[in-house]
Amino acid sequence: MGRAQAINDDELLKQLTATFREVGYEAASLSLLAEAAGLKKASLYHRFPGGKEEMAQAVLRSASEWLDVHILQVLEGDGPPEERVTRALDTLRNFYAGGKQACLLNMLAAGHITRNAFTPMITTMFDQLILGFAKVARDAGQDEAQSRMAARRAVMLLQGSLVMARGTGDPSPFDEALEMIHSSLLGEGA
Amino acid sequence: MGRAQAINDDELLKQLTATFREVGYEAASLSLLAEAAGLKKASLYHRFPGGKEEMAQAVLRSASEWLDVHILQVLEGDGPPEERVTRALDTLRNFYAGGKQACLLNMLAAGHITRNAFTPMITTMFDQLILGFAKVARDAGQDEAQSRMAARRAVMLLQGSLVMARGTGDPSPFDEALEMIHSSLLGEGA
DNA sequence: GTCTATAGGAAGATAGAC
DNA sequence: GTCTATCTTCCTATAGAC
Repeated sequence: MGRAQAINDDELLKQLTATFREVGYEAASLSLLAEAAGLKKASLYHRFPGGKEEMAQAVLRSASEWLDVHILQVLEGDGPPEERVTRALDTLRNFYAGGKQACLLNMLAAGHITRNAFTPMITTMFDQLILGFAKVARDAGQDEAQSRMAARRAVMLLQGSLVMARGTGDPSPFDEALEMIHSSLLGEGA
Repeated sequence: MGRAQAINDDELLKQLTATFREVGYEAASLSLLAEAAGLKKASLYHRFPGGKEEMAQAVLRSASEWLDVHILQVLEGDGPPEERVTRALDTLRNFYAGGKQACLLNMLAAGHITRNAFTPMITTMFDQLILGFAKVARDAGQDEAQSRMAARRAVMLLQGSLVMARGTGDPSPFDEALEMIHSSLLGEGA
């Protein structure tokens, strides 16, 4: 083997993720990505021969794993539903920095390459999150139809509040959304 | 004066808007915009000396006028609240092609130039839409706090459902969102 | 007002030394 | 595995003819 890695895979993915989330797929130039990673462009190509698209795919895959471990397993666990919801939403609040950071799924769904390349994984992640929310809503006593609806509404509120937060520069819609999601999933007045 | 306009201002703005909505600000290259307009790049610069950013600003301004005429004036009109909501949501359904077309505000809020350039107008448009929704919710009998909350939730659902629709390629979340917004604004079970 | 032509630079991507 | 150097393509933007 040659020289040692200047940055390990986990840390590298973390920096690439941050860049994609900040500026979106198109604006994330290789120069920008390389700078974030502390590497030169050619080194990035060594790690990801497929270029930017492969980087985005890897970032998406790691985000999917994060979702599974930190959100889905919590939502579908076996504690009291209220506790599971609270824990998952707290994790999301932290992950999105209280509304100050955008969602990767939205930022990768813009552009021209997108329409075909990222749709399958994005779809899967949305579907899984909906299933997780629906599970905890059912466990909280809501019927099948109500749970399904509350879960889909929760994802809409999450994404919509992040769009508002980013568009206006005011993160407060995100906190409001988390409250609405909490009530909606637990069947309190919605 | 020289040669006649090959495309009038309204039609030109319409085509530029469509391109920005389809691919977002960064991916909307001058070549793509020129092709959509049926003009050469140099001709676009003649109409918009400030280049792409000025085009986006003009597109945003025209969208703001459209919002005022077709949505705000309907929401704040003086017919029965239920009728106003139905009319406004039908117009939105048509405008977003049932969830198949993205929202300009979201597509322009990505990228690197954005953060400073478009935020003021985007913020204004979100605020106005919220005020319009809140007005009709109040007229439907909800109190001030409920109306304000329902209005903000409506915008979140609108944006979030469009993000889901675009990310997954399935427009159905948008129709669900319109139904939720209808109920929420009129104070039916939410 | 639109066009052709082109400048000047940044983009994605590769070759090959170390 | 990382680097410097380079290639090609596409980008934004301008000059100037008609």
